[in-house]
Amino acid sequence: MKKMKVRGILIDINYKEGKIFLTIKNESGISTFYDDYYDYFYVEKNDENNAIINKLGMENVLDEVELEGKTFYKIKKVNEENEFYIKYAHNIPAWKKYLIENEITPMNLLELEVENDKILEVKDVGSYIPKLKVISFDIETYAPFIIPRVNKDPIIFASYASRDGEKGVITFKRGNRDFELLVKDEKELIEKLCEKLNEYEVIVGYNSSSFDIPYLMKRAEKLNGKFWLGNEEIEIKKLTTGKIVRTSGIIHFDLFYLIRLLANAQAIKTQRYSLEEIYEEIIGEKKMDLEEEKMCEIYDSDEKRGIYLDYSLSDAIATYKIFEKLYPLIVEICKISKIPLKELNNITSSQLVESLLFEYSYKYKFLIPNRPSEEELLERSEEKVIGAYVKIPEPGIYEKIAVLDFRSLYPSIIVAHNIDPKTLNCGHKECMKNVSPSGSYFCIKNRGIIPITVENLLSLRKKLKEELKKNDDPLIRARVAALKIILNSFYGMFRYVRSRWYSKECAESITTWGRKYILDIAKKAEEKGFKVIYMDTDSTFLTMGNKSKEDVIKFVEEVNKEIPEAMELEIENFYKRGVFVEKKTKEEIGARKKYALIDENGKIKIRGFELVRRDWCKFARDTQLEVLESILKEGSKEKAVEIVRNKIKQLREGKFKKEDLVIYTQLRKGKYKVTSPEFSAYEKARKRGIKIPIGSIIGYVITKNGKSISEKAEIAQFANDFDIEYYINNQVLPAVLKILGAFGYSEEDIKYYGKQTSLGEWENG
DNA sequence: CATGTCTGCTTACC
DNA sequence: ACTGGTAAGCAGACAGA
Repeated sequence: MKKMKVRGILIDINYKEGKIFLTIKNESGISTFYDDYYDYFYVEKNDENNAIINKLGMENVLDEVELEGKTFYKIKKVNEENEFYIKYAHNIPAWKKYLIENEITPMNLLELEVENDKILEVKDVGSYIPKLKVISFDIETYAPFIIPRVNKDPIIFASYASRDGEKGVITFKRGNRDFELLVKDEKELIEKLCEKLNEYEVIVGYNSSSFDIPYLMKRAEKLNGKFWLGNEEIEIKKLTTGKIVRTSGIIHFDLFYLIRLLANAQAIKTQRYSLEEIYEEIIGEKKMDLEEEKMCEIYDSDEKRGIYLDYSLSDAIATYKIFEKLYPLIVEICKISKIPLKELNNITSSQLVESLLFEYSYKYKFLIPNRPSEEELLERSEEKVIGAYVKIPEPGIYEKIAVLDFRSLYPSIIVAHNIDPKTLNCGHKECMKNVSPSGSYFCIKNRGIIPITVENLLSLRKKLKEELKKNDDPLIRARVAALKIILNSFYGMFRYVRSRWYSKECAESITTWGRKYILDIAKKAEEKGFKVIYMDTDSTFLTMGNKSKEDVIKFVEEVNKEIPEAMELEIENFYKRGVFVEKKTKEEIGARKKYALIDENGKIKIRGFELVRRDWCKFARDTQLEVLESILKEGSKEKAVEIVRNKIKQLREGKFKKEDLVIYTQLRKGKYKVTSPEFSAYEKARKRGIKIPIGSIIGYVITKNGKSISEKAEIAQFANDFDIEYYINNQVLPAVLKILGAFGYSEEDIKYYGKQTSLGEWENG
């Protein structure tokens, strides 16, 4: 038995019956060491609990701790059954406690002192970007009905790609590509893929938890073959939002979930989460695409099969490239919130925040509140909190606009006013002046754990942002991005009904203070002679008239002197022109959350318009974009009208691609009170024997077949004709009418245009 | 049986 | 396992005539 030191990156951590397992990676590969560690919970030291402990035996008491002025016993968790009425920290994963108590961080470099496999000492020696052996993979199926049927449609290709240049497509039908790996049949294909994947430390897929891995497993089972990853059974957990695949001995990472988190946090914006769109958004180039309907046909053709192989490989490569680009961000998320890589497979922003608050609570000796009971959940779900202020804009076109923004408004309010369930209405007389417009006041003597945490993160982010100005380092950029995502989720902790830190009063105080601060800006700006045209939550749009940029800068500086230290008003940008439109439903009332701006460099920013929505067809969205661009850039209404005229002509002449007419809508439920086009299209597909999972995004088009729009709706793949009138009157025209209207163009005229068009009269004139 | 209004539903903004 | 409030707007359902 010799003691030795081991250094390596902590890539995984697990707990099982009194033991913690740390998975470490270094030059000699991956190894796992264990530490004796008992999961525990806290109970308050009082007579009732003393009696229970006496019965249980003192050996179950691991420690005594002081938290928030009370004494707690730390009780060894042997099983879930015990008599304690109130327990704390009992449903926090043991591995998380271990990480926090030993001050070690996933993805950091650790120094272990071990004896055999047993850990004697563990030390975190700092930040490190681990280079892991990563391979991406993807499968293709032969699915004549587009949506694969697992008991019928075979897997025809399995592709993979890795950093070391390893790439290939496993197939049992030749495609004459040098990267193809020929096997005998599907069963061998699956096994070959396993061999390949298991050579690596991390396997990355895109939607692989919900599709590729379950499909591979079921096909393997059907063919009496084997699909294996790592060293234990693959565990599939079904959630409402998709499936989670858990492996051990090898890390499976599904990029899809991270993408969803980033999309929720507004870090990426795409219409759909398809690999193609995500690749374009993140990598900035187009990815090879194949028409779904022709895939079987291409596969069946000996000459064309190679193209399908190219496509299959391009999927694996795209997945790999996205992973590599996001890798610094992934690592930072793991580090900041102390979550091992595999846990990101099922992550939400509230979990990131919770994880951070666990750590800070431990550090600052705060008791971690428990999760709510079912009753509390019910009570909480009844409570409503009034949110942010949104100003109704005057429709029209504006010149010289300045947009001001509060930097991290809600987090900075939390810090400025020390908002926390534990500081709420503290009883101190001198704290009563720190009162919110909703009537709650917050302690000014003792800091709450949430303000402490938020303040730390805010100042860290500020520091990193300054560093970033000097040195544009991707790692720092990733940290800034990760911190932004986390900071924006803190406010949600107060009103998320399942939150441990739920507080209606805190949430209410934040939003009422937020409204007060933003309305104060409006008042001050008007006093200074600016005109406030629009506001939403933390942003203010001013028209400058004959005022200069310096005047705006001066105004912002003055404001910043008056508001609390932690808060800051910033200039988001100056715009030379902007468009606000009427609501479609009510004449002359401006629509909120809908605007288009062009800055001094010609860069366009568009929010809320149909063109950013996936439930409008691309044809109408493109038309709207062109119209907005021409108005913002050239200010020419004649040209804008000409664009619409031409687009309608194109529709009539059949000059469009089918995919430009597809409308995407998510089917969120299996049962509806009303028939919608997407549900009707889904039903028709189901009658054809196509299974579309609930939660899918349905792509449908409107055909000539039927009376109502729902009757005419058909899943894109099965549609052969298109109701052009629908696309003119319900898509293209509604998307541009209000914009041209804002430009002073008479709406009747344009509508008349539309009608004339529908009679087919003005192609000639 | 047209017409206006309400309802159910999805998506976007912050 | 889901930050949630503010808002727009479509298509279908319904109502009073």
